[in-house]
Amino acid sequence: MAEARHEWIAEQLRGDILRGAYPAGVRLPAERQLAQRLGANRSSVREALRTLEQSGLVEIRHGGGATVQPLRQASLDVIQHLLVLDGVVNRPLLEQVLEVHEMLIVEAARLAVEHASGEQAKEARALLAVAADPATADDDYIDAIEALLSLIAESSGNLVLLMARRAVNPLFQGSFREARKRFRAPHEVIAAFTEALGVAIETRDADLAALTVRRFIRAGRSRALDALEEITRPAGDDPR
Amino acid sequence: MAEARHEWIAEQLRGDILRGAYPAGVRLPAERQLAQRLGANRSSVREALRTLEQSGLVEIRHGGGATVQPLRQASLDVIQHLLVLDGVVNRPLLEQVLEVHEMLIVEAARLAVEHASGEQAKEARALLAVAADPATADDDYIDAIEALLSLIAESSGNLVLLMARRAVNPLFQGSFREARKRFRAPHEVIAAFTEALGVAIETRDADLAALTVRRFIRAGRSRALDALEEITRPAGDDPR
DNA sequence: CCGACCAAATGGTCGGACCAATTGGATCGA
DNA sequence: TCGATCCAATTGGTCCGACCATTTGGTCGG
Repeated sequence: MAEARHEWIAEQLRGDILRGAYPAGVRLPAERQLAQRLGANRSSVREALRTLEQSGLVEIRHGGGATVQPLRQASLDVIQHLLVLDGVVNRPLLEQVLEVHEMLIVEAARLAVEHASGEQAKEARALLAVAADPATADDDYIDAIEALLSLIAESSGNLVLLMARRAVNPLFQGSFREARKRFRAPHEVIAAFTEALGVAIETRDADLAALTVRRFIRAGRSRALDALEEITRPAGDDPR
Repeated sequence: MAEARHEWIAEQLRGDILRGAYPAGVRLPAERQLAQRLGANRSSVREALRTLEQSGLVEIRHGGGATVQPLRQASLDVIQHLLVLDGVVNRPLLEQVLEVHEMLIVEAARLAVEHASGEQAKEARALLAVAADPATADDDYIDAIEALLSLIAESSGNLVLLMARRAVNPLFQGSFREARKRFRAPHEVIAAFTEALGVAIETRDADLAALTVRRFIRAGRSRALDALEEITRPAGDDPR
């Protein structure tokens, strides 16, 4: 077991909560009881609870217990755990995540073309060139697109937007790497995208940038979702 | 001191980090050392560090120390601490927060008019009526607007959006309540807003809803910022 | 110069003790 | 009967000291 005791405990409890074993409003068992039940020391349990508290899943009151909080007021970082529960992907939730990600990255693009430095514009053009090249390997293509989106968020000059995107972007958080390998759009789509975005950067046309990014992101979404569906199918397809 | 030891410690360390005393990349002092320096037990320090780790401010490695992480990859909940550091409001950051909040609530409005239930539409109309009434007290007006925005986020049917808004909305998190008391827009503006939004809900016109909310939010932003500026002026103005 | 090795530093866990706030039932009075 | 008061059990908060596990950095031998 590479993970620490307190991490494991936090995972167990988080899983129980997200799975519905402890609905919002109920009190978790006492620390001493949890410690005994999980075969760990109370200190470890406490550290785990501190983690859950910080992510907004529970509220701990001195003397009272640890009360499970409604999911809506939890921290965004719990969605990555909620996204893949018991090994199955929560597709509706994933769609919501992608929806939010789209609005953030689209607005980021708008801000980016207005605020981007020459350096950033140059880097963007380089990434666009890589993405547009049909000779680029799939993995490199994905990396280029990902880097481009990160660059856009970065260039927006809005730290909050950057942090929000990070919190909401499931692609960074593993387990979706496989699905992304089938992300690649047809040449025409990519060409149209890179061309238009290049123009938008050149002319600092915020609306064009936003529209272009929105189209591209949206087009890739269904493809990504379908790919994910395929991959997460419970065994049988992939011979290994 | 109403707050627990570990909370106080977390505050101190968080403050030190955000203040730049421990730049990204450097190692925090050892737990034992922090404990001695802060006059606390190591267990309390560890709980505090666990909190900071969960919020992405530090990375803790067994055997290695606790390393400060770059701010960009911290959790969104740190912005509320970054927003008011040493009692002064970070205005550029606040503007970024409001910018992100705007994009979220505007898109939420778009989704809301499409997905809202009859119940939710009815509640929205009731809140609009309260907001539109010139006889409504300032406090009640603010509450109505706030409730309306929450309702919009809720009605979007997107949990991620709801959580993101919560994380990004500084208005919920105290210390801005004062500024909000001077939020109220002129009657004409409010009337135009409530009227248009009512129509948008009635006709389920997503574009109109988005446009209307955007205008209203944006109009209120500068007013709120100015009010905040006044209030946070270091003493002298407000006789008490 | 490089790799193996070792000792110090540092985080992780444990057990137990005691303090502090909350809770819920028992008790008492109106 | 209803309400407030009080008290004991429950439960979280802090502390102490010990030991384990991992990393780090320097030392030694080749």
